[in-house]
Order: sequence, then structure tokens, then C-alpha cells
Amino acid sequence: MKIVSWNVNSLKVRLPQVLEWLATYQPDVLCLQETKQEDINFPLAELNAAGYQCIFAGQKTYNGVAMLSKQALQDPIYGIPNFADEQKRVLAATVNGVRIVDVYIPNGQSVDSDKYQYKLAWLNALTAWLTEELKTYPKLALLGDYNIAPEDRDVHDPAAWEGQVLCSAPEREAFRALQALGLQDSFRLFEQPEKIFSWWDYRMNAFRRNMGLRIDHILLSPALAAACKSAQIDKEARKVERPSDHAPVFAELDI
DNA sequence: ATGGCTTCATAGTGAAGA
Repeated sequence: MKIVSWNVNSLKVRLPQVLEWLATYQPDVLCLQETKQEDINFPLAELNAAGYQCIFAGQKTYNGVAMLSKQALQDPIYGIPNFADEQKRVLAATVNGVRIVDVYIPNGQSVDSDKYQYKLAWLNALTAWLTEELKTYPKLALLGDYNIAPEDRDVHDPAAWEGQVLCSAPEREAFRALQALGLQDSFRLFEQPEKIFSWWDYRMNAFRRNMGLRIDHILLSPALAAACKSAQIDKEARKVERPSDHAPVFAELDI
């Protein structure tokens, strides 16, 4: 079972790339973030024709998540239960006995911003919810754009980023709180080359210079981590004409 | 240099992303 997360930064713009990516890699599940379109505009016909069932929660301009699956998406949830949030950032569904949770964690903008406080509160709510969800679903995968680089080795220039949003200590603590639930970073289950990232700024020729961060992740519950065969980031998708600023991250499960 | 690109909503610029 191949599961993937990709922040597409506008599904409207990136749909041709998504369709091509699906055709090439044939993932079982693809979780999208930043679809940036209202549900009425969701390209359901095109994705169905490509062989994928979909659930989605979108809004105009910002945020928006979608989950594409070859198999049925059972018991869907939209948003974190009992956490009031206007922003469309969460989907969950069960596929082939695996609970898939798709998250677009708030960016936070900067550590002195109200949005940073929203990010930390949001992460608290996510962790509290997943604590319960894991009791129901021992096979759980948490995929998405976390907007957190968990360690210095996930940052091209740790000194420049020290204390900045995406790298600050409270954000990294929140990431470790998710790991404390037993969720394991699939990428780090394997030997990986140095300086592998999932996001590069559009500016400054950041991609060409590999000035990136690893902020997109797939965390796996113990039962799934034990079944994980590989975890990688598809940097090639960042090289195409008019790319998203994020690359797809994927994990292969022996399930 | 507090920008640099890209997207969206909008009709000239501004907000947001990370």
C-alpha cells in the first residue's frame, strides 16, 4: 500500500501534474493540501476517471484538503472533532483497514504572530484528538504539510532558521508530542542521504541551491511503522514547469 | 535589502505562503 502526501499549492493549477503523478506512481492513497478551491469546483470527474475516489473540504483562496483513494474511503471525518475551525485543514477516512489522517497544519507566519498562537493551539487539539483516534484505530497514518522541520538536519541552514517559525522550540515540542503517541517519522525509519527536503521557497533560486526544509511528513503508528518498507521524497516533481513549492512525500506499507 | 516568487481575488495592489 503506497500512501502519499502533497501540498499542491492550488489544485486548479496543479491538476495536470497530479493526474500525471497518479498515472506514473499509482499510489493507493494521495492526500492533498492547499487545494485552494471551493468544493463545487473540485475536479471530481477527472479524478474519478483516473480511478480515484475522493473526499474533500475546500475553501476559496486558502487552505483546503482532499483525499484520493483507489479503494473505498470509509467513515470520513471533516475537521478535528470538537475543535471549532473555519479553516479547511483536516480529513480522515479508513482505507483497507488503515486510518488515514490528512492534515494541513497552520503555517504560523512568524513566532510573534497571532497565527503562531493559533498554530500551537491547533497542534494541541490535533494531538488530543489523535490520542483518542489511536485507541480506535491502531493502524493510523498521519500525512500532511506539518509546517514543522522537526530537527536541524531537516533544515538547509539551521543557524539562519534558529528560533524562526517552522523551526522554533515550541513547534518542535508539538511534533515530539505527536511522536510521544507512538507515531514514528516514516522518513527516519530508513537510512537517508543528507540534506533531503520537501519544500523550497520559490524565491532566490532556492530549489536550484537546495535551500529547503523538510516540513511534509508521514507519521505511522507502531503497527504501520513495522510494516513500512520505504519512505522517500519525490524531488523530481519540483523540477517541472510551474511546480508546487512542495514535493510529494510517500511511504510504502507492506499491507 | 524584511525583499526575493507564486497564487488568488481582483482590476491595482494586497495578503499569504514558508
